[in-house]
Amino acid sequence: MSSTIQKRPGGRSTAVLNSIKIAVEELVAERGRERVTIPMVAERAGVNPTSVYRRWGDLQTMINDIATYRLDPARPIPELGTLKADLAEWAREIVEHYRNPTNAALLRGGAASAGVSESDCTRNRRAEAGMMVERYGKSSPITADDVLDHLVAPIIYRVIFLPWTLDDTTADSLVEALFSGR
Amino acid sequence: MSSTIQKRPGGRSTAVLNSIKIAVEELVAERGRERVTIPMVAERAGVNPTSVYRRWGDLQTMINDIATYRLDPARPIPELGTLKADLAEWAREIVEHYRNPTNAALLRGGAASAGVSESDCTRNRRAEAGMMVERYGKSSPITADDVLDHLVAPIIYRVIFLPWTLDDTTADSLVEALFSGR
DNA sequence: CTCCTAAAGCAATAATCTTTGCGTTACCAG
DNA sequence: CTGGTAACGCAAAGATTATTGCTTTAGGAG
Repeated sequence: MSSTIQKRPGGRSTAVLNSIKIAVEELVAERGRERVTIPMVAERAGVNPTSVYRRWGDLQTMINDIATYRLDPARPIPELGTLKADLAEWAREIVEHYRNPTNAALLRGGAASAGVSESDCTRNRRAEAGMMVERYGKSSPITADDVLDHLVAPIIYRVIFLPWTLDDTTADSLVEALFSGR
Repeated sequence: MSSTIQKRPGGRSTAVLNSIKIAVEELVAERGRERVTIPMVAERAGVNPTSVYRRWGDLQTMINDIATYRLDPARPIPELGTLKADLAEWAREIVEHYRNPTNAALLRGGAASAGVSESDCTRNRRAEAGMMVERYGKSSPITADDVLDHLVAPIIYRVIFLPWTLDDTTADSLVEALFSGR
């Protein structure tokens, strides 16, 4: 039930929506989710606060809604011929995505409101992992849960708590560990 | 610079501090950190909001300060004779700690404000992991980083995003995977 | 082009949160 | 026991955020 669905996707509404998105991303990256308010977002977006309140109701809802649209759920899953290559490519994309401070800040914000039910974000990752593992059937002993525990989890843990440890070898060495046994 | 340090640790101040702690923990567990306010905490604690403002200044500071005192940093590290046994025991303690919804909620809240510098919480875990690995020297190929990536990270990832997947086999099977190669 | 109305803006109001000055309580050093 | 003062409570004032009714703008069907 995303409020980004508009009955009039024409010029104005979309322009407003976009400037709000940009404002939220900037502010969350600059100050952290906790220190962002709706009037603040509205001012930076050059929009009336009322528009924000009417569309989303509260900050929580708005940020979650906007954060969802960052990592395109419809992007193509790698298909390079082996599970290892696919996972490596996929992991590199995730790392790249979250090395962007804005995306990392949005993830941290999302963590704060997680835990009640599975978020879109987590569900998508789990689905993608499952898809890749399935594709190569039983030719590998690796399960979707292994991918979550030993590839996704270490990346996300670092994004949230130790973002400066992420570099362009992170994804590869985690995949290496996954396939060679640590 | 924790504001829980008092110049008068006698009856009243401590009583106020304790009732505030309890109120914060309850409210964060009930509603999530985002939906807790200072007047709310003060009311539940039976304390004047002014006392909270004067002591901590803002919600952010207060919650972080209080959350720090939950997982005792001075608790003994397991010492069972083998690295595997020590890690298993240690991991079980962490899982147990975070299966408590209050502790999980505080962790999620902490995630929201993480990422700028290493938090006490993360630093302590890293230090403890290092200590155990060191103890058994080079008799094992496992490093402190391996422990963080493949034991701590999966646990914390689940605590934050998939808390219902935590059970009393989680710690053991992660340790098993760590030692047997996946 | 014209009309209908979704969506934005505006402004006044209400609710909530934060700050501040001042009096009161009660630790604790002497 | 007593005095000094840290820490709390109270209440009023100030600031910020949220709500609501009404007006204006502009997308898009016909």
